[in-house]
Parts: sequence; C-alpha cells; structure tokens
Amino acid sequence: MFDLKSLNPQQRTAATHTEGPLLVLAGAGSGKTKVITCRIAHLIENKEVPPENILAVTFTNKAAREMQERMKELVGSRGKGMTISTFHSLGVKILRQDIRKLGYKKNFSIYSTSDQLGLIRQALRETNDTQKKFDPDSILWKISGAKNALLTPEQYRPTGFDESEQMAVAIYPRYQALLKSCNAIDFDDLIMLTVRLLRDFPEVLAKWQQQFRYIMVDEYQDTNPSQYLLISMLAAQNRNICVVGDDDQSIYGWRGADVEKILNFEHDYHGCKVVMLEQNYRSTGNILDAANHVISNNTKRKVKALWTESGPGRPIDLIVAADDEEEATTVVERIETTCFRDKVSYGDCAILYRTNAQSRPFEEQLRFAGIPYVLIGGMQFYERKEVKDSLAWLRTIANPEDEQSLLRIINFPKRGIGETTILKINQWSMEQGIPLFEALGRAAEIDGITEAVRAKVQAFHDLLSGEIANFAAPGHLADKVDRLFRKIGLEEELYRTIDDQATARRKVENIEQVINSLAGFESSSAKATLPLFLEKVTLMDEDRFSGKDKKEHGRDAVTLMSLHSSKGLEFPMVWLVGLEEEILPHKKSIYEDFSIDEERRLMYVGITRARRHLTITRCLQRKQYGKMQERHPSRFLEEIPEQLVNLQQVAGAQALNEDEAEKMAGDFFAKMKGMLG
DNA sequence: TTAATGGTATTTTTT
DNA sequence: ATACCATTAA
Repeated sequence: MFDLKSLNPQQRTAATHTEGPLLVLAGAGSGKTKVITCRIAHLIENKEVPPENILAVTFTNKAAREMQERMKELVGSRGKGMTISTFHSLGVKILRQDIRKLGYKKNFSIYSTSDQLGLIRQALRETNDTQKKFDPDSILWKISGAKNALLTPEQYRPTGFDESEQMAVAIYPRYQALLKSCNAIDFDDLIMLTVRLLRDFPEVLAKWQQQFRYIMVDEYQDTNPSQYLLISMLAAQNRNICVVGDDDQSIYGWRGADVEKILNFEHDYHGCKVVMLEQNYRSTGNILDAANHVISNNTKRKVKALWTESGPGRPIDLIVAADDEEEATTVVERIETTCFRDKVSYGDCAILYRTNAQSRPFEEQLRFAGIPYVLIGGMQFYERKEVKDSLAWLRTIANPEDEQSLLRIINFPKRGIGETTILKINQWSMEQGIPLFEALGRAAEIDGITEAVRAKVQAFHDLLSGEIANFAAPGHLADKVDRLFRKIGLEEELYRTIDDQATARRKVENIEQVINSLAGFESSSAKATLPLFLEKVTLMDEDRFSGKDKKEHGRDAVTLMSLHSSKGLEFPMVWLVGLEEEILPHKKSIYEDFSIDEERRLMYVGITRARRHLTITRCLQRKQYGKMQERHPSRFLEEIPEQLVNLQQVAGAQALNEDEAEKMAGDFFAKMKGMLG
C-alpha cells in the first residue's frame, strides 16, 4: 500500500501536483523514485486515472524493471496497463502500429551495432575508396550522433575538415537506404523514426497524446535532442508532464544528452512548478560528505546542498592492491566476511566499475568462492557468435529481407556456398534490383555459377522458404526452432568445427538457452510472435519473461555492473573498484574529449549508490592487453577529505611497495658508489 | 572452397 | 590474451 504521509513536504508537493508541467530537481538519494512511484499511485488510487493513460520513461532496462517492481508493491494489479519502459521500447511500441506509413513493413528487424557495422562496411566498399582506410566504428559513431541530433541524410553537413566526418556525411544516405532495403531500423531510428511518424501524421500523434495523458520522465538530464522532441510532442496536448533529474548525475553526454534541457525546462513550459529535493535519505554522513566534496570540483552546475539527518557512519575504506587479481580476491574476501559477520546478505552488495571489461577477475573470484552473483549489462550473452548465428536464422525467417542475417546463415552451417558465390549472387541481386532472398532461388540465371554450386544454393533457398511457411503456420515456436536447428545440424557443426569439445559443448548449451528463453517467452505471453521475441532480445528487455532469470534476480546474489547501469539504484554495501587514472577518469576523456566533469559525475554517482558502507579500491599494477602495466591513483581520490578515509594496503601491495623502496635504496647506493668511485 | 597462418587492434559508458 | 581480419596454402 502507498501512503502520502510517508513523504516529506517537498516530496508530497511533487507527488500530488498532477496537473500541468512539473520539474523535480532531485539530488542523489533524495527519494526521487519514491516520488515518481507515489505520484503514479496517487494518480491511480486517488485521481482515478486509468493506468493506460500513464507513461513513465526511463533510460535503462534496469531502471524500468526497478520501477515496475516498486509499482507492483504499491498498487499491485491495479497498475496493470500503464506503460513503464525505456525510450527505445516506447519507440518500438509506437512504430509497430504505424510504421507502414513510413514505408517499412511491420515485421521490421532491429539492427544492433554489429549489423549496423555490416551495413557501414558495405557502404564503404561501394565508395570504391581504396586509398583511405576508414574506421567503420567511427563512421557509425558519427552517423549515430547525427541521428541523435535528428539530422536527416539531407540535413547532415560536415562541420570541419575531418575526413572521416566527411565520409560519414557521404555514406549516411546510402546507409539509411540499405537499412530500408533490409526492412530494418537501428537503435537511433527507434527514436528518430518515431519522431518523424508523430510529426508527419497528426492522427497518429493525436492517438498517442490521447493515450498518454500523464507523462513522467526519469533522469531527464540524460535526454538527448531526439528523445526530448519525442517527449515534448507527446506532452504538447495535455501538458501533464513531470520530469525528474539531477544535473550532477548527467552521464550520457557522449550519447548526445544535453544538460541544458533540464535547465531550460522552466523556459519550455511556462507556469511550470519546480520542486527541489535536497534531503538525502540514503547514505550515511561520511559517504554524503565525500560525494559533496568530489562534485564540488565541477564548476558548471546548479549548486545544491544535500544534507542528511543520519550520523556519520563508518569511514570509507580505501584499499590499495598489488594488481587486479589481488583487487578481486580482496573484495571477494571482504564480501564474504561482511556477509558472515555483519549478517549482511549477498544481495546487499554491489561491485561497480567504469568499464565492463573490469568485471572478469571479480567474476572468477566470486565463482571460485562459490558466491552467487548477477552480472548486469555487458551484452555478454547475445554478443556470442553462436548465439548471433542461431538468432540470425530466426531473424531471417521473421524478416527475409533482413540481408545481414541472411548473409550470416547462407553458409552456416557450412554447406559449400563460399565467399565468391555469395559475392556473385549479391552483385547480381543488386544489379537486377532483386532482393537477395529471391535471387537465391534464381541462381540459374546468374553467370559463372557452376551447376553443383547452383544446386546447393537452390537447396538452401528451398529449405528457407519451407521454414518461412512452417513458421507462419500456427504452432509452438520453441518446438519449431528446436526441430529446425536439428534439421540443419547446428550442434554437429559446432562439435565439428571447434577443436576443444568443452568449448563446443558450452556453445551448444548457449543455443539451448536461446530456445529455452523463447519457450519462456511463449508461456508468459499470449501473443508471442517471432518478431516480438527478437525485439525483446535485441533491446535486452528479455529477463522479464525468462523464468530462469527471474529466479536469478530473486536470488540472494552480489551485483556486478558498470557505473552507468548503477544510476538510480542503491545498495547497503558498495565496492567502487579500479579508481585509477585512465580508468576513472577514463583515458578517452583525459586525452581526447574535455569531459573530465562527466567522469567526475560518474564518480559521484558511484559514491552515492552506497547506503551504509563504501569501499574504494585501486591497484598498483593491472594486466592490460596481456601485459602488466603500472597504474596511478585517480585524481578523484584526492578530492575526498582524508579524515573520511581509512587507508589499507593489502599484503601484495605492501610487498610491492617494499620492493620499490629497496630498488630505490639500491639505486641510491649505486649512485653514491658512482660519486665516490 | 576451406583451413591455416600471421598480423593487428582491442577497452568507455546504453539501447 | 584474444578476437578478428587478410593473405596464403591445400
């Protein structure tokens, strides 16, 4: 049950101000999520707003899930029908209904980075520019940036003499055309095309404006221009828009987020109500003190005065370890003893890091110690080759125009259709303007294809056509997939092509997990279709239906995640690891961009996740690219007042330091000798 | 057409 | 350390 009396006066003002625009500037731990959830509960329970009319948008799946859970606690099934989703899921929801108006088919594929890169490479190949080798990643990055700024291929212009930017400008139109010919849209299109749909089709806009009469946006400081426009269009009619955010926690500048948006909100919405939340309910005094000191080093910010009624609590532990392995063992040991001695549960503990690559040693040590853990984000599972290959089969069946997927499976499992043949067919299909899939069935018409190869291509085409028909018929999807994978000999292929049979077995299990996850989706959703399943998988929005994952979530496990995914969450015990120069702040921000402030905000986000105790770690050495490398302490460590910190060196680090001292002494003696002799 | 070899880049962060 | 290429041998 929810109770408005549990809110402080400012929070209550925000929760009950339901009509008209509202800006909530909420410091870390000031009960932001509580305000949003209570506000929704208030709308449903006291204002009798139908849940269908409520929209709450977040940035990450994790945050969306968290909010859904909290809503369930507050209003139970009475909240059924409201939309709590990420920006991207909202985009799909709107596009699925009316994307035909933009010339795409309803069964469109959603392309993630690797598919996008495939198209970029193709477009680059077509330019026949053999002189320069352009980096597809940076081209894609620039096109993505243009899309986030809502620039169409016609509007995108180079800003300078940067050659790779000029190339991005040159191939953006082709890239977009390729996407369309594949009946595919990329992550950025999920927002950009939605905006276009709402802008060009007033009746569509009116429909959604009517549906979403009350809109809430969490982490508003992270809104980029396209997301901003999407929200303003939806809210334009009713103007019941509530945005919540904190400029000190703006950490998506690299994705085009613009802090100005939150600072300008009052300007955008005249007569808007502003509420400041400055009392922190989350952390102990020491933790909050440290956070305040660190963030005060940023100059361009709305100064807030976060305060707490709680006592100072324990000091912050700073651990110096010899290397990344010792860092991991020490953290895991501490987690073990804390959970044993202080009756803290594993679920109360989180390990936070700047880059996903840092999770490895911690995973190893946790597994070694037999401690359950959940790894958030990192894309590990669906990025695996065997998973992508098997999903490509499903994607091709769901959308035969999806050429990136088709090209992936045309010779997987190996069926003797090699690169040259594929090239010929691809070229012919482009010249004739015939879709690749159809071209496969007409291989006889293509010059230079031998009869033997033609038969193989024909067989593949027939197999695929049969499967497309098969999947279109009613029936249990997971069963069909299982039968399909057996038929094409997926398992055998893996055992055959991989030398290490243990690795092959792992990969086979991963593929089985894909089928399981599809089965789970089918059993939980009445209208489970292939495109819908693939959509969930691509948006990584899937663990809401997968039974297995649900259990893992409920399980008492240590959480491992990046600082970015940790925003909006809190844990009694936090380990903030890898506090070294070139990690936090990250190398890229030191040498290339000017976003040290954003790195500092990340640090601030990390510190403020902790409720009762914070441990910060750093290493003297770290293994990078397979080589041990010397590390230096992060500049942010100096920004935490000494008296809040309890410094501890781990055995290995001490030994290393003594070695260092000895070496220095040795050098000294050598020097003396030299001077004397 | 496939397998093997050697060279290179790879590590922000999310959807 | 390793995944991903490009080139070359079979």
